[in-house]
Amino acid sequence: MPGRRGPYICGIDAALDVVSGKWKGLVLWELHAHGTRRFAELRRALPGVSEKMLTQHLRQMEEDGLIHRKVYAEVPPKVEYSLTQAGAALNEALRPLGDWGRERLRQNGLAVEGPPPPKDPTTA
Amino acid sequence: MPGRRGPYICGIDAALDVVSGKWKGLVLWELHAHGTRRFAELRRALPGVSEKMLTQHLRQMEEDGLIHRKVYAEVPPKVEYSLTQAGAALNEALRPLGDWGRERLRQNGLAVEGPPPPKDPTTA
DNA sequence: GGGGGCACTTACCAACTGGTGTGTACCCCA
DNA sequence: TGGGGTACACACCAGTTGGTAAGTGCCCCC
Repeated sequence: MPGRRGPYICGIDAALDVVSGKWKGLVLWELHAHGTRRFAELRRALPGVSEKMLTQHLRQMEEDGLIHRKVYAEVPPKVEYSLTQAGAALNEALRPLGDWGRERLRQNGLAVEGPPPPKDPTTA
Repeated sequence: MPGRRGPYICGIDAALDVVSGKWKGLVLWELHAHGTRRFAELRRALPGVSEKMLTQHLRQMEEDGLIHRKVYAEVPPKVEYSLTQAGAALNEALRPLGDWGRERLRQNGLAVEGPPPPKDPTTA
């Protein structure tokens, strides 16, 4: 997934380049809400994601320094994903955008799909 | 360009859906920085954009209620684009993201392309 | 021994994104 | 008369994104 990877004209498109992708925002959200998640947990949390896309996005986000991937050398494979500092900062930066998006959904009479997440730190 | 247009899982992906597109962030930035721009001004401001893509993005952003399109019934065609209230709010919401992106570029030793914009309200 | 889970990988394919190139209708300037 | 500008529309094409389906190796449970 080479995508653009620059050159960029301003910070906005540098940031957008990094979060663009059908599931990246959701992965960030999930990791932010729960702290640490395993692969299968993320898959279940993202309705409709294929395993291929999830690994692809996860790998790229790792490459971009947004998430940390910890592999346990156990017999049933176990991998834990968590946000790096940069990822957490990105999530903070994404918060106003999320607010805007929710306000927009509200005004258009559209509701978010599925049940609201049980834990939602900082009302992100 | 039907894209997703929902259903969305959280505000983040609703917002990202609206700003995703190679030039949308830049258009928002340009309009934010200058207030009102004509088609050809935008084209010149976005190095490398094709006319097709610009109209396409502009149309969709208008449909999404982000920008306002004012057509003057003059003989050499004249169209002016400006941000709507929603577009301006989106831009505000995008600011922290832009900060994050610039910080990221700085840390990676990458500089933004081209000369910095002459006027830059709110250091966006 | 069958079925399921874990965390992937690979191959193939359809859809969408974005680029190029052309045409339009009218104008101004030289 | 030629060239350039304005604001597009249209057709065609390549590349990227994302989906589907299958396979992998090892485990546990019944």
